[in-house]
Amino acid sequence: MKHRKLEDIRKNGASDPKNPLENDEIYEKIFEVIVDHKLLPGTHLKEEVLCDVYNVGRTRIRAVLARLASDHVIELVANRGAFVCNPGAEEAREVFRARRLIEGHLVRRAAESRDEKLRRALEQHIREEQEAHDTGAQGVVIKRCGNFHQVLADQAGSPILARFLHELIARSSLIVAIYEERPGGECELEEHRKLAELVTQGRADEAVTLMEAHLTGIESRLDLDPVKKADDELRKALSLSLG
Amino acid sequence: MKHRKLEDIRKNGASDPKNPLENDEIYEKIFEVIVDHKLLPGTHLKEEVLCDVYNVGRTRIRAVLARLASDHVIELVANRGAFVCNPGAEEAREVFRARRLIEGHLVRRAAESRDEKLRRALEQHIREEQEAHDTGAQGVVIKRCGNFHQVLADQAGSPILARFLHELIARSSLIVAIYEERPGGECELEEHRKLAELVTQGRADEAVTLMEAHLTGIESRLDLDPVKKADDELRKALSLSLG
DNA sequence: AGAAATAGATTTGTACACAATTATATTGTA
DNA sequence: TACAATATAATTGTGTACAAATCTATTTCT
Repeated sequence: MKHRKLEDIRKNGASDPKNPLENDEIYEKIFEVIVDHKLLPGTHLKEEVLCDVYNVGRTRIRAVLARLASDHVIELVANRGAFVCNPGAEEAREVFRARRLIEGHLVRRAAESRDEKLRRALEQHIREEQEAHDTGAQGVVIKRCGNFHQVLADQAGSPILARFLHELIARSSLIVAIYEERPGGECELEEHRKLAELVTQGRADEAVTLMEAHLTGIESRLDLDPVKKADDELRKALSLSLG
Repeated sequence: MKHRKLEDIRKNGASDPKNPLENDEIYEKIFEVIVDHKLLPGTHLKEEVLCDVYNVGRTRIRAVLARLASDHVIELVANRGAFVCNPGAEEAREVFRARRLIEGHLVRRAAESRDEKLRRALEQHIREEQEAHDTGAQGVVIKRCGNFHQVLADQAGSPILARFLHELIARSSLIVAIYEERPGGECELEEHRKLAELVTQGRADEAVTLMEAHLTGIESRLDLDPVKKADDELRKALSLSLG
């Protein structure tokens, strides 16, 4: 993953001066850039730079930043501005604990609903995930995998919890990008497929168990021990300066 | 409960022109007015009126309104402005379902932590609740009772879930104010006391069970059947026009 | 040299003006 | 009167100017 300067994000989302973007689109673009970890945690999101990139005034950028802050993907500091969040290990653990709780509940509801629309949505998603995997584009695979959980949640008939989860998934993406020790993208596809199967078959208890294990598995592939983490970074930095 | 016009809210929160309020204070004041159901659901919160009341420009009012919208106590409609939310029966049920899930989890964590600070916070709160009850001020009692859940949540060591719950509690207050069939303020104090006791004694399972029953009890005292609700309102309106 | 003070540049905070949109009142017509 | 079209008013949406705060570079003092 190559980090870029805020100015370079232009390449992603620069807008035609004649056709200014909607607030929602600006929000989505910045959201993606942050959640995909294209900016280092702590990066200062200067308002004027964002104004240039998206060809809008500061008023609208500020509204977008406020929304991103309510998602906890950026932090708003008084008189200093907006910064990409840098979630700590403890926070990371709580995010996954909260996800186990909420997704456990949602997956049970989904499994017990036996809804036809749900079945089709899951099948469609798994197909797309498989396609992305076959194509081999690493970035797309990760994005699709992250999406599975949201698709499932949106079909569980609990919009409030699904919205809470949306925030948690965004924060998870940041966390995984920061703390990932070894990539585990391969096995996720298989687990998602199995999860979808259990849900569509209405095997609620098994689905809940697998979901919790799945999330715990993702968490366990992270390097959340602060001491070890610091060591690893030092090691990496030194080997980099040698090469 | 006497509903007031938006203009009259001045009495609550009008500010000295010399000492303008902070954004947070404005947020808190409007939040309270809405959650305490001093404005009918659907009331249009006009920006200019709020500017007059709090002696600030529209920019700051808009930031506050955006925040209230993210709490789902007001709704922001494009080009039409901000309106007090009018949660439907289905939404009300989901709020309580989510609360059972999250508060069940939090109360277990609290009970298992056996923290001294937690014990003191709960004792302090119960004392205050009792005092409010003895004084007899109905409004204060309701406010204190609503606070119990937040105090407990804040002590459970899960700030993310505690924040989710904060939104749910706010929405619950609005819901209770709208749908309350018969006031159940009396028994709440006793249940809170028992809940605090179970938590401080570390009896987690019992605490979780009681919490879920407590929340279900509150929900069951609401009139969430849409047909029945409509009937009741008609009945009330007619009897009013007779007297 | 190192710390403290200062001046200038940068960046955020807020009010306000004007544009765009929506709501309300008026008029015209059958 | 009822309804449609139009004009007017009220309200929200957005850019921008200026104030306030923060950061950075330079100078000054010990």
